[in-house]
Amino acid sequence: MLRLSKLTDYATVILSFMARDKAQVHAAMEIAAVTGIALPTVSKILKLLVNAKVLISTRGAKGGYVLARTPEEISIATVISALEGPIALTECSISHQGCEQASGCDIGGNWSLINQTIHNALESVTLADLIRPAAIPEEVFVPVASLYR
Amino acid sequence: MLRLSKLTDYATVILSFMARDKAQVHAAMEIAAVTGIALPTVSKILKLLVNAKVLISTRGAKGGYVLARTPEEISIATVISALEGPIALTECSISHQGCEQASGCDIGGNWSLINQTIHNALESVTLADLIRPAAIPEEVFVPVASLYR
DNA sequence: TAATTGAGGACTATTCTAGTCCTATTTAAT
DNA sequence: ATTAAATAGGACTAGAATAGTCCTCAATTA
Repeated sequence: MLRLSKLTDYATVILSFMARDKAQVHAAMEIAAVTGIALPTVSKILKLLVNAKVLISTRGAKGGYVLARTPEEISIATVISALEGPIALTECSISHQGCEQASGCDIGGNWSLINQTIHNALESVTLADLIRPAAIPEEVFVPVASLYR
Repeated sequence: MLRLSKLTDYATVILSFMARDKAQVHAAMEIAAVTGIALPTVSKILKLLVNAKVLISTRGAKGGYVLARTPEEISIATVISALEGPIALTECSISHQGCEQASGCDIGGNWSLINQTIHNALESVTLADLIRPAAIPEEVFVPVASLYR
């Protein structure tokens, strides 16, 4: 199903909440209470987002987390790779180590193009887009095939 | 990592092989030998592809599998959903059942747009594209953000 | 009728994910 | 200084999903 992990899903919920109330420091406990996600899980996600420099943390009493950038500057691609590592559909696309398919694996080049296409799609959607009221899906235009001439 | 399952990966290898030699019937055993993938696994994949009407099978001696359509008419999206079910990044995108996130889950609408974008990207790439020599990734153009106005 | 090949489904083992918890570190307030 | 409130980092467990195998039945050809 080409699915995103549950943690990534949670991350978007958390970030959406923070984006609506930016420039304010939120403690993990507060976020857990608001979103309904269990505290340890929230903690784990927040730590990953700090490592990816999506959030900035402050320790100690009155500490907490803030967005490192504006919602417009945080892409969905960034969030996904923070939680799940590099965005790539196949192992091959990351490293060609251990690709033991004797024949048939000349397809690497084109896969990487597909990967890049999807990456670009996710890169072009930001947190700001997510918290906006739902857009009407219309005129979705992705001319990938044309690239192959 | 937004990853595709290994089986899907195998499927593209198998289909690539068959596409290079279309209109010819290939037995599962032959495909296993050529691709280096274990026979039971190959079998499993071929069955799924038949169910999805990507392949046509013939039973009995001299039986085997052929592509149901030309490589140009078989999209990557079709292959992926044959192996992994509907293409969607989040559970929510498929059914809104059991979405228990109290607040913060107004984001459904925009997620579905992202899903559709990715779906379109995968729909526009065909098997024929995959077996072509690698394209130079350049001028990949996916204007998603613009959709949000 | 025998040999070959796919259909269908059950089953197992392994890997991955989700989720929890513990200890150390940092900061603020008293 | 000391205590309380937070995050950092990592280890650990349980459960779910995936990969992979195997067995029996059905169909076709020679």
